[in-house]
Amino acid sequence: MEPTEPTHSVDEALERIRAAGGRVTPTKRLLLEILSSDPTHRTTDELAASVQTLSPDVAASTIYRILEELERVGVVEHSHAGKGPATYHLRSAAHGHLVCQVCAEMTEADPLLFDQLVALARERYGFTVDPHHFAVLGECARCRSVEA
Amino acid sequence: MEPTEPTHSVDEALERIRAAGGRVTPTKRLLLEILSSDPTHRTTDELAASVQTLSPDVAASTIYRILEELERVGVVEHSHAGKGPATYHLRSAAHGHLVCQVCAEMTEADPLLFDQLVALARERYGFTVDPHHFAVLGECARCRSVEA
DNA sequence: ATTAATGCAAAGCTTTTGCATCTTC
DNA sequence: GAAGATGCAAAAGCTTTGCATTAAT
Repeated sequence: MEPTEPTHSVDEALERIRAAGGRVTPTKRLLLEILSSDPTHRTTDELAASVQTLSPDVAASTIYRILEELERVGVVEHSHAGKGPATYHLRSAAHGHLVCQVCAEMTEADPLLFDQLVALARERYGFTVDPHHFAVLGECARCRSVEA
Repeated sequence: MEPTEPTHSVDEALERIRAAGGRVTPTKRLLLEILSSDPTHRTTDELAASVQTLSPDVAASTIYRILEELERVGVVEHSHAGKGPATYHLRSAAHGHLVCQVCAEMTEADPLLFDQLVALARERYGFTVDPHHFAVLGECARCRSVEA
């Protein structure tokens, strides 16, 4: 993962691919459109299914290879939600995940939540928080109300 | 994973196993000793190797099963470091600490750092942060200066 | 005695890789 | 044309599971 700025559009992402010596293909563009259209974290299976809706003969290995490339140039990142396969999503500005320990739902948190933490960690401890590997565990609103 | 207090000793962990209806076995005790002796995140492979040093015929599947049980009763937790296998560690190790991803050093963090995060998570997302389960990953001052 | 725990082996799933072919530049 | 990208299939890696046996309560 590179310390680059977040991506703002499909074309910008494709430009990065070019800049890194990669080539632009229809499948790469399609996958990026899909990723851009929905900020959800999705597994390679789900992404492959979406791509195959429009382009049925795309192989799963191609999805893996493209995602790996996109991660390498800083366009997407992956995380592991508990068990099961990894999930991918576009990189946005520094952010963290709120992960519910009950239902495993993962919510993208507004970077604002972490501002103070990041600032204080640096000031007081000289510690540089990695904003992309940041999971806060707890309980989501839904599970909490069900349980109560 | 349960919203319980962190474990402070092997015996306490074994007590939890009993409380949850599980049985205490030599392998469980051994694995807990190993986990307690070193706060590092370790893969099941590494843990199995350690266990097998003292008890050669323990099966890998047993390690998995014990770790699953320990996670269920709140004694350990796992995380995924990029690619590759999951890593396990005692839950008490992730308790309001700043964890350096380079040297694995852990710094005790002033609870103040988390105040805003906890408050905003609740206000904006209805998300209740588990205060006993908190690890912030990043890079400590020392490693950062070495690298620069 | 009951019932959980274990070892072993096999299965399951996710991800990676080799290679021939096709595409982008 | 050269280098990268893709599809297919096979391999590899991590984790789970079935079942007979052993051990803890």
